[in-house]
Amino acid sequence: MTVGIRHDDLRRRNRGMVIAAVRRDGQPSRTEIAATTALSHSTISAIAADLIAEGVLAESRPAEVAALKRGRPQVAVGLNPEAATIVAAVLSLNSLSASLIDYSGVTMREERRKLATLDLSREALIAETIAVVRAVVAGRDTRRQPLLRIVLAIQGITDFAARTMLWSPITPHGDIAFSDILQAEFGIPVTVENDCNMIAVALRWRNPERYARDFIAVLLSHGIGMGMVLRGELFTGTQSSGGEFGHMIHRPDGALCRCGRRGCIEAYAGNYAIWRNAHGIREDSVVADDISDGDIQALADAARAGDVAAREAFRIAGEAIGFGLGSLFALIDPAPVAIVGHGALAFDLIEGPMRGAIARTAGGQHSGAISFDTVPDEMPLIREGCTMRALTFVDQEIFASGGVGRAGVALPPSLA
Amino acid sequence: MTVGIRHDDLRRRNRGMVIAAVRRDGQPSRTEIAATTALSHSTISAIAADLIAEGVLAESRPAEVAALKRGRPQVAVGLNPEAATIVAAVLSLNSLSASLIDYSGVTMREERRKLATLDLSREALIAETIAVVRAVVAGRDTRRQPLLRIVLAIQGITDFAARTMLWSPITPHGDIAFSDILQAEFGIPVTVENDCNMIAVALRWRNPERYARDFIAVLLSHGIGMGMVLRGELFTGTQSSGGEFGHMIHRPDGALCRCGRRGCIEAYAGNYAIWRNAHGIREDSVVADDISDGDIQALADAARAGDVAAREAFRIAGEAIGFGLGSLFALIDPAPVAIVGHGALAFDLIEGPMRGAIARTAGGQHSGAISFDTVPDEMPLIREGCTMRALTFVDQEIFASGGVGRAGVALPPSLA
DNA sequence: AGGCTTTTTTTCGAGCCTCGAAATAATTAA
DNA sequence: TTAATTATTTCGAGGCTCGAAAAAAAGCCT
Repeated sequence: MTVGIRHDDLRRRNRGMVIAAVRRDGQPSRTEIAATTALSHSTISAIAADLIAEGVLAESRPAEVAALKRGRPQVAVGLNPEAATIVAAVLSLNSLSASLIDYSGVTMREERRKLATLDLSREALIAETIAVVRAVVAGRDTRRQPLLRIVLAIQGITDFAARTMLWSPITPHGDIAFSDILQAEFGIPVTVENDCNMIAVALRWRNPERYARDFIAVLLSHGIGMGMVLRGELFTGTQSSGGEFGHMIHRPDGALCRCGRRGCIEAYAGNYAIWRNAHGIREDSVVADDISDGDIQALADAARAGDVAAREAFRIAGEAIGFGLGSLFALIDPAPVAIVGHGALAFDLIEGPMRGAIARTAGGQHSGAISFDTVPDEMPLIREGCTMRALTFVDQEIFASGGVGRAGVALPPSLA
Repeated sequence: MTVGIRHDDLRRRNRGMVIAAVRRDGQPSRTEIAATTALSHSTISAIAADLIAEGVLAESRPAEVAALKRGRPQVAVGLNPEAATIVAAVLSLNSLSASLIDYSGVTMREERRKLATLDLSREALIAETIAVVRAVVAGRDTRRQPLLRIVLAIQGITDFAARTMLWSPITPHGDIAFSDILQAEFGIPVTVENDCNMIAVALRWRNPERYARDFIAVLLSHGIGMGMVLRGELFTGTQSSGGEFGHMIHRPDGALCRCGRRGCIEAYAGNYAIWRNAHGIREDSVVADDISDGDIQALADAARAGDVAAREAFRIAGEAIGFGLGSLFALIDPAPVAIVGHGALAFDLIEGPMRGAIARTAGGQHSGAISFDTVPDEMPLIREGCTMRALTFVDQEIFASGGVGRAGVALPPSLA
């Protein structure tokens, strides 16, 4: 069943730990790495020497602000930007973008395109995706900075192996094996990730203090998404990307949801639901798919100006989210929550009813203590999450194994 | 942050792996252990020799049915029953029991007591618990079979460290630090675990095929409990024993729950709720705490005989559980479910409405494929779960480290 | 300026651990 | 009785981490 630890695993893991420490801390000295990993100085010295010889890390003696301390100054090691490149691509409603990122995490080039995703054929959507990646990787020096990984974030559901987009609201076509398609095209490993999961990943890199072992990111947009980190690990479903918070049931057999079922949280708190309620449209009618962020912004302004119907629509949305979080908290205990996406701009209208609902649930015993953070613009987070996802893959799955490559030469992707 | 792997960890982990393989497989040969752990024969040989010398394992050459194969016969190794003992104790409504178990998992002695837990003072409850453990460990040969671990299962909520019973329906007293109390009394490590979590642990040992990486155990009794295994690990809350499925919200601001809040699943599917609905009592009235399993049995019989109100009460219960599972499945994807406890005897009345509700949720896309199992008597499961919890602790936290003890002498508990 | 102190990093030998190959052990088949 | 077969142990090689000592690279002090 569970597999024993072999002798060579040990080195691999400790190399991975060193790389992770450098990526986290930026420019740590060997001594600092030894402290954070609890490995001995000798071991760190040996591993660091190997990694530098392989071109993964590089010494950077920028003297810094120059520590005015007594003894031999620490010499900082950092990630060698030229060790690799990765592509972080994001496919969302009517928009497709890709970024080429170097190994240290710096964006080298970026491509963004508007396209009518809902109207595109399956083939056209795939072709556009390939094209935008091709555009961003074109013309770089393939010898010195090999492309080692592509991560594509999508709105919607992926399979557990992160290889196939099972379903997405941005296109009528499902079961698109982006992973295999891009892999065939570019010859390197590719994963397809849920956008909310990438948001969670990014939040942790941005603010590891607040978003540490357990937290939740809720994306309020046309639909409702969620990314969760529990026990320090991204929590996904057992067979899919999971975390379909928006489709937990708020009111059994209640309002009609975009997914065709009834009573989902999204059917009360998604943009279209808020619009439907604010305009007094029946709960069981289908609403056009093109309620824009601007429409919601206008509704929020109306609500703030005293429009009763609009105010009530946001109240209903807040309550739905609150009861949903309360049910979730009953299972996993309360955790910090980030409200991400355009909906965060109406958080002032939502927060009260939401906290009120949470307080009426089992998870709400300390509802006053649950802290919410808002990040209105989700796209940078999604890009960052993809970037870190791809880079840590390279760190752990390629460079941690190391060994085979000559000095300065990255491993062929086939080893990944 | 994350800590590097040292050289000695390696041995400890591989020893743990060998012990685990023996506990799982019963009487494997060294060759079989090598196969399941993917370690080399030499390594297994060395580790097995150590463990046998330490008295943890023992060769058992019972010839068995004697394999009629050609070469040298395999020699089976098994757990040495005399390596240790543990106590598995269960505190539930009006009942307290403790079992003394040897290292191979065989029950040596058992004590069961009836007591009116709701009426006992905090001190009396603690005293009774200590007494029942003392009774069961009394008079054994402490030299040869050291007592290394006590696990106490309770109905209710514990803290994350499994040291304190935070709240329980069986007593008005909360925040009882059973762990510290028993530890002070018996001088060995003690944990306090939620009963439903122990049920989940036990199910996995009983049927590892069906209850493998991901599954759910729902306890239907006076209240509604849940134990969940995700990714092969018991899933608990981040700060408590978690999994308070019964207090997810079924209908916002709905029926009055025993917890004082409104609309919890339990307020529709707990014994008291079924009784309340069957008797046409208002949803917001408090029901006596002493609805017995017999009362529910009688209601179930009435429902089967055509009593409309009773039938409707079970329908409501099934629907509440179904929507709850559906919401849960939206987050984690469907998984096998075991319905445990007396309520399983009315599963025929519950199943239809429950499946109907699940089918109307996002998790229900394949609701027909979700399989349910029923186990009416939960007590044996809880005992088994505690037992395995305690034994695997001894396996991994005490014997896997090994080393210090002389041959045949178990380690002192202080090392735990 | 030159020696001294302090701190960081590298070097070196010791001690474990796992592995593969070879040796040994315990049976059955012929 | 011998050969064949399978299981287990033994043995030497190769890796890895560790602690201690050495080397390196400063600042401090007279």
